[in-house]
Amino acid sequence: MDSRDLKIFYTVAKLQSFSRAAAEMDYVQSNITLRIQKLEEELQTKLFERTNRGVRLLPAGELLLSYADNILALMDEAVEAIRPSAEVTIGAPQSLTAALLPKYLLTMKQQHPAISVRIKTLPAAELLTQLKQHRIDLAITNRPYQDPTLKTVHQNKESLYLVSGETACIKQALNLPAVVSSDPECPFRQALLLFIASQQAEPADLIEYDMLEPILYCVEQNSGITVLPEHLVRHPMQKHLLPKDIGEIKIQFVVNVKGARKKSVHSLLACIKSTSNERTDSSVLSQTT
DNA sequence: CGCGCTGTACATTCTCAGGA
DNA sequence: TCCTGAGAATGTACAGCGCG
Repeated sequence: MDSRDLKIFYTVAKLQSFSRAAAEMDYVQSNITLRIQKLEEELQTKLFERTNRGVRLLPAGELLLSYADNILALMDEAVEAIRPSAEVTIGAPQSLTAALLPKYLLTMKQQHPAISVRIKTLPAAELLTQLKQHRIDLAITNRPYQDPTLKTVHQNKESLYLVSGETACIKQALNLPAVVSSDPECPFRQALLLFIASQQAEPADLIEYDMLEPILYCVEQNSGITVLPEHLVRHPMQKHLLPKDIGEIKIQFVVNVKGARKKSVHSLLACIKSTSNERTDSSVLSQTT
């Protein structure tokens, strides 16, 4: 059994399919079949039950998976310790990627030039799945989750503001169209729609964009209102306080418990903590140190 | 003799095509 | 969706050769 066999086994076990594992690892499916067969031959036991809808782990497979989890995490740790450069993949929903990540990335690059950071934009649900499968190293999310294999290592409170153009008065601003992300999970969109509903006001219109920049432009041109975190509010925008239950979101930085040993992830987290001007949950942090 | 380059045989790993 | 067989690509080991 070599490390590649173990990776193939691990990927098949996680995705419960030879085909999906092949796609994931850039192999053809028959090669995955062959490698698993060889592994089963070597271990003198079947690891998977083959069905016409994929595969299921057998007890021997479950046992091997627990070892594979530890071995692969250790291998990552070893590579990480020896390589002069490292790569960290951060996953975040589109809205958080656009609105929050840029403020961290510059500091990361300055403080850790040897660490190359990859950003994956993913829907919230997919984010945690990919984190569990070790396809990303760090997830940034505002959604609560319940999964013992994942761990919040840092959290921020981000203050949100209702933002208009030069219109100084909220009442006037509420007559303008709501300009929001087209992503229904976007916390800024949700906050704006909640606020409008709480004011029992009907927005003149709802304008949706896939990207942040057109939203900022619309607001600057006084063609609409939106909700933004404070650091994105720029001249000549006017910011208006929102009620606390709407105007504050909790951003969580989540890692896979098994991947939490990666040194580069810790370096980046330290950098994020130093960049952000937020509260740190020490009880959570103590789990990682 | 030691070293480095080249050619060859064999093993391993992979893809493709077709079938259950 | 998985399995199998054929064949291609790639890697590895080793022998042969020339050179200093």
